Amino acid sequence: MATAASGKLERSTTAVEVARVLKQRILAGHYAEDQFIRQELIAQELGVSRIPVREALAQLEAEGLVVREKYRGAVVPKLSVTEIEEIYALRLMIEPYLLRAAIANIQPDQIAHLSEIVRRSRETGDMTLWAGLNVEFHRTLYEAAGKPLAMQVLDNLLSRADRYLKMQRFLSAETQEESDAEHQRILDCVIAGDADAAVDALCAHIRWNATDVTRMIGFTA
Amino acid sequence: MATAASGKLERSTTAVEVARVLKQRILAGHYAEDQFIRQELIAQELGVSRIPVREALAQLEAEGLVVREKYRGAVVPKLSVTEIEEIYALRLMIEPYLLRAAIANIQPDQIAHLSEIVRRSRETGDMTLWAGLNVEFHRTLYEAAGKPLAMQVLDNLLSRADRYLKMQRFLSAETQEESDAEHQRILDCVIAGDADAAVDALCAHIRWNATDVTRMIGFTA
DNA sequence: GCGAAAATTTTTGGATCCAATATTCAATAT
DNA sequence: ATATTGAATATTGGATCCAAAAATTTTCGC
Repeated sequence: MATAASGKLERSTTAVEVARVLKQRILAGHYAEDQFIRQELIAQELGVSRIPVREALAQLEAEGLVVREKYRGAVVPKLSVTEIEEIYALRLMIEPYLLRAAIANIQPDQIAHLSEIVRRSRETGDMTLWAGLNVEFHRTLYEAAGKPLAMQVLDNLLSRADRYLKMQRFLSAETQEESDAEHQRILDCVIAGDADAAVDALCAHIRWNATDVTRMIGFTA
Repeated sequence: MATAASGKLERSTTAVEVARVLKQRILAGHYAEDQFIRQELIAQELGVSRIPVREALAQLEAEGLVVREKYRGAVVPKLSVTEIEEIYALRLMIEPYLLRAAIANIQPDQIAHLSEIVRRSRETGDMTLWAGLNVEFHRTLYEAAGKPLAMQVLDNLLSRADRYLKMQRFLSAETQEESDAEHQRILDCVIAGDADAAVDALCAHIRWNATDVTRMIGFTA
């Protein structure tokens, strides 16, 4: 029976919780690139000791979201053009792999779920909500693939990419519409079971995204 | 001036050191799949407190080398056929990417280094030394690519694969010869600057490796 | 004797305390 | 005035101690 509904019963140690919060903050651009993340400060803010904070930072370092130097502290690494190029190059390898596997395995209820996401995505005007639906679309789609390792690798890439995407938030609303349309296109191909066309649409989607971000980087960095 | 020669002066916090040792042990198959890695035991064995051990385990979990359950402990996750399939599928995407970039950037002295590695690899009879030269070959080759992120992702994949490879240690000596020959083939293509041929040779190398391992898994798991 | 409930033991997670190192700031010499 | 050196401060890393939860053993009832 366990905890009522289902899923996983009470997870998360405080260290994991701290890591979650820190990750959110980092991806939201809360910390400047040269700013040290002070353990004591975080500990006080969250009402815990420094131990779980340190463990959280260790995790985040393994994920590449911070860099720690001995006796100096943890900082968010600088954004770099090479990194973003690598992120998108890797996405262009991994996502087609996941998409093909997903198309081979996907179930009707999952397709319905995807349609629902796209519909809501189209309707909403809220940028953060839209962003959430955006990742949910990809996550739902790829989970049908049954490739947990590739999924984990991709998750890490998307986490890193998020730091760059946040700068993109200010971009046009047509960006949003265009993205929704591409999602719809991909979904249509999935429903039709046309893997090649789906991959084409997906890659176009990613590439378009990539040029958008790199253009943005070019302005600032 | 600092510490004599050069490079980085005394790195590594004890937590990192512990992580290194644990990683070695895990990859060497020191811990059974259902066996809990007890913090206190590790701490005593290495003469440190449990704190750095915990931090090390947190890092290793982020790398996917252990799984931790709240208040239960850390275990090495089970080997799975799906994981090994994913690993090799991902390697077949990432390594060609790195190889092409490496060929575009590689310098004469790096090529010389690679030749040296292959030569030594051919000569040695020691299996562990050979394994070391094996990874050094790939590492040296890909470092020329100047793609740190892809390199990091690949490193993680190779770490995971190592757990499967160790079972392969008992395989024939002709495995070793064949592998050396393939390295030589790849190196020849690199020298000739023929990226397509190099990638073909590399993929053949990886695929051959994959079938070898999956065959092995089939026997045991 | 066997099963269930309770107590003991073990082990992890977190907090507090101490040591090691880096940073900052003041004093001093040139 | 400026650079250099040394003391004071701040901050991280590690050790010891305590609490929470799981595993194990013991005890009690039948």
